[in-house]
This record gives sequence, structure tokens and C-alpha cells, in this order.
Amino acid sequence: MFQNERYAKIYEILQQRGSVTVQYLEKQLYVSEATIRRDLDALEKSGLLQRVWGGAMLHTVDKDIPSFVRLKSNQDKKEKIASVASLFLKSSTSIFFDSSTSCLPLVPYIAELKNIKVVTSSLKMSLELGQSTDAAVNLLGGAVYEDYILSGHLAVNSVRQYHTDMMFFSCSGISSACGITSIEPKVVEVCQEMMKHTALKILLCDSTKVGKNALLRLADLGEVDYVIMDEIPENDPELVSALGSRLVTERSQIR
Amino acid sequence: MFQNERYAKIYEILQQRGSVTVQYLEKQLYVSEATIRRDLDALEKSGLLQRVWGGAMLHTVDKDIPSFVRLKSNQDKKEKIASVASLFLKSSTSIFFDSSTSCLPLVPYIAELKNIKVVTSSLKMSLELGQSTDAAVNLLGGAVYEDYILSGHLAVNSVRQYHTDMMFFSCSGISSACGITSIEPKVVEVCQEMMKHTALKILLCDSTKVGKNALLRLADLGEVDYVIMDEIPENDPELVSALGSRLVTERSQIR
DNA sequence: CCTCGCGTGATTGAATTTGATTATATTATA
DNA sequence: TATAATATAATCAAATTCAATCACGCGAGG
Repeated sequence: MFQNERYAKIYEILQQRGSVTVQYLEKQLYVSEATIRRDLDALEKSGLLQRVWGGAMLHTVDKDIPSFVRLKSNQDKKEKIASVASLFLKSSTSIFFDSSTSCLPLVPYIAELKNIKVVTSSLKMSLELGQSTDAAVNLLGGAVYEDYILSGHLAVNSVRQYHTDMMFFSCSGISSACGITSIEPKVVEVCQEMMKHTALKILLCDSTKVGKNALLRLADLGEVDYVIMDEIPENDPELVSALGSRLVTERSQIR
Repeated sequence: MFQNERYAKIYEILQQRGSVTVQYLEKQLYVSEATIRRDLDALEKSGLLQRVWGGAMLHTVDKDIPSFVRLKSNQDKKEKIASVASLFLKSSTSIFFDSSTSCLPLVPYIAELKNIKVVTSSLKMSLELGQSTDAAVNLLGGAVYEDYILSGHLAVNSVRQYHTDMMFFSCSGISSACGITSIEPKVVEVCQEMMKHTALKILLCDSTKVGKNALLRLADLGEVDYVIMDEIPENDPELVSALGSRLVTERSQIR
């Protein structure tokens, strides 16, 4: 078996299993440990996989993007929210996603649909979508900022190239007093432009943000069509009544 | 048995088995090792097979594997090219990078400079730059295609938003007969637009591409300012003389 | 008959790949 | 924390493969 064939075989195995140990490859390919190591090094150098202790894994984008560690915080809530949000998805629609981490758990649901067109300002989102869905992905143009989001006037201009059926976005705070707010100017400017060019505006918002007010106004409560939360918040009853049936949680009936 | 018969036989065997060793062919065809090698060299030159260590494989074997064998085998060349190309870099410049893998080894050199502005169509490139440099990175907008490159008419339009001091790009083939060619329409359309909006056009091209012609014309030889190779090619002397001092390798004196 | 060109076989030293060994680094366990 | 188990990187030697070179044989043409 040639080097190249071995490389191919390793990659094939990796695609089937997601990760492998050096030992497993050793027995599978009938070559020495040293050779496997050298192969893995070479494949890693070409960016095909990722060396880890004891073996290798498929190259995951998470490794490239260390700033997304905070994705873990509130991960449960975000997944709960995504499962509710998925009820709004259907095939043959076009969607804006903003660059918040809240949108990422929607990817598996997108994967189940056909003929989806996505426009996003998040490199992370576009990578995930490209990796595990067959959606047509478009990225806004413009400057790349920390956390790998696109923003600035070029990005805002790019938004105007599109019009979508729906839009998912997130915020830093939401309250009956101040509406929907954010601490990220880069996110705000793109989001506000997206809102002008979409039919259905859906806010993804975990309940810890309720009652908080951040520096920047992102939108008024009346501007969004739905607000999806992991649970009905208790610390701002006025907000709940203001949103009325537009507030959606796990227990809501969606018609 | 004549040469041509042997060629045919080798190709036939290869189609049956996908790959063969030199030894196997030796015994099968009752000729010497040296002859088999010469045959394989000839067949590789006409593009019928691919030489690998110990034998040969059909081109199609790595078809379902994302171009990594090629990538690996030329990695050293690409790094050599990048080290030469880095001599063209200096602080406070703006740069286009196309979405070829040849540009990636330039990232460490960018990291050493200050006040660099980069515009690229490659998500991979923008991630690498964001991770290890403090360059201002801009991405073109538009559709995201396989291998995480941006292209399509929106991407081409995005290019017009910029004008840069220099541009680095790559190709699939280069020859005195057909100029600079590519097999990737997605890359070509963006590259050609970039060429209109940059001052200095620098082609990164490993020597294995010399003498080859791909389907699409990317540019004429006269359109580029420099062609950087890992070594002076020997199989197309006309190309070398046509490029003259615009052909740059490790040994060249750059003033 | 000689010589040139061409393809082939053989030889040689260099280059590549590989497996084994050892010392070092990391992780797991008591 | 200390210790054992395991993984790793670095190095070496052996086997294999490669590229370059020379020599031989054969047929065409002078």
C-alpha cells in the first residue's frame, strides 16, 4: 500500500468515525506506530485533520476559533431555544442569521431541510453550515472583526443585496422599559440593516437576558415578530404581557 | 513488445487495479525496472497516471479526497515560494489574496509586519490571518462554495469596493503557449476582477504547473508583474525567457 | 562496413521511507 | 503529590526506490 493510499485510507476512516487512535490505525493499516505518526503529521500539515493526544480528529472549526469558548455558557438554554426556533423553519426559504452564537444550534435543523438559502455575517456560522448542510450559504462582505464576525459599512451595504423570508438574531438585554439592547456596536449595525430587508424577524433570547439593559438600542419590542426564550421569564411581567403571543417558549402552542 | 503496447498494457492494468508497483509491472511485462520507470514517467507526462513512491496510481483515486495528496506533495514547494514572496511584503501595504492554498504559507510573514490591510476571497485565509496576525482583514461578500471560497457575481462586485497595492494569486497551469490557466471558474472570475484593482500582480506558481494548460485562461503572461516559483523550470525554456527577470526564485537577486 | 539514433538493461550513489530504539513529555492513577 | 502508564519526538539503521549514467544491441541509412 502506497503512502497516498494510506493517507486516503486514514482520511476515510476518520470520516466514518470522526476520530481515531494511533493504535487503531496501526492495526488497521499494518504499519508501525512511527509511520502512522508521520502520516498524521503530514495530514495535519495539509490541514485535513487535527492531531490530538493519542490520535487524530477531523478538523473542527472550533479549534480555529478560540473566542467561541463562551458558546458553552448557557449552551443548554441555547439548544432549547433552537429546538423551538426550528419549528419556524421550513424548506425553500431564505434566512438571515446574525453573528450571535445563539444561531449556531440551529444548524442541525437546517441540515434536515432542502433548498435553504442563508445569508450571514458570521464566519463561524457559514463554516458550520457548509460543513453539515447543503444550504446555499452567502456571506456578507466587509471587515472581519474579532470573534470572526463581519461588520462595518461594507457589511451593512452588503445586506442591501439581499431580501430574505426570515431572520434570526440575538441581543444582550431585553426589558419592557428599554426594549431590545446590545453591547456590540458591530452586531447592531448589521442587525438593524437586516431587519429592513426581511419579512419575519425572530429574536432568540435566553431568559437570563430579561430585565437587563445594554448600552445600544437594537430594536423596539414592537419591531420583532417573535421572541423565542427557553422559559417564561418571571422578573419582568410587563415584558411578557407586552409581547403577548409573540413570546414563544417550549410550552407554547405554535399554530 | 513495442513501447506503445507496453504503455497500453500498463494503463490497462492500472484501470483494473487502481494502483501498481514498479515491481509488479516488471514481472508482468518482462522488462527491466528502468524501462518501467521510463514508461511511467512518460505516461505521467501525458497525464494518464500519477507517479507515487514505489509505483503509480490512477488520477481518479484521489478524486473523492479533497485535493490533499497534491497539497501535501507540494507543501514544501509552497513554503519555499512563500519565503521568496515574503521579500515583496512590507509594512503599511494593502494586499489581495485569492483563495488558493498557495497563499496560506504567507501568513507567518504577514504576522511580522505592521499596518497590513488584507482583502481575500478565502475563509480559510481570513481565519488564519485573524488568528495569528494583527492585520485588518476584509472578506469579499457573496456565495460560499466548497473549500470555503467566496465567488459568484456578488463576490466579483465586492472586489470593486477595494483597491490594493499588491495581489497574490495562483493558477493550475502556466506555459509559453497558453499563458496562465486555471481549472476553477470560481477562482478565475474573482482573480480577474482583482487584477483590475491592484497595482502589483504577483503569481505564486510551483514548478510542477509549468507546461500544463488548464481549461480556463486566467491571464496572459504579460499581465503579471512577477511570477514566483520554487525553482527554474526546465521543461519550458520559452516560458523562462518570456518572463525574463519577472521570474523570481530562491536564487534570484531581488533589488 | 561503419555510424548514428533509439530503446533497453545494468550499475551506482543518492534520496526516501520505514521500523526500532531511546529519552522526553503528557496523562492517568494511587 | 508521587508514581506508573502511555504518547510523543528525535535519532538511527536497514530496506527500498529513485535518478543519472554508461554500455549494449539492433535497425536504418550513408
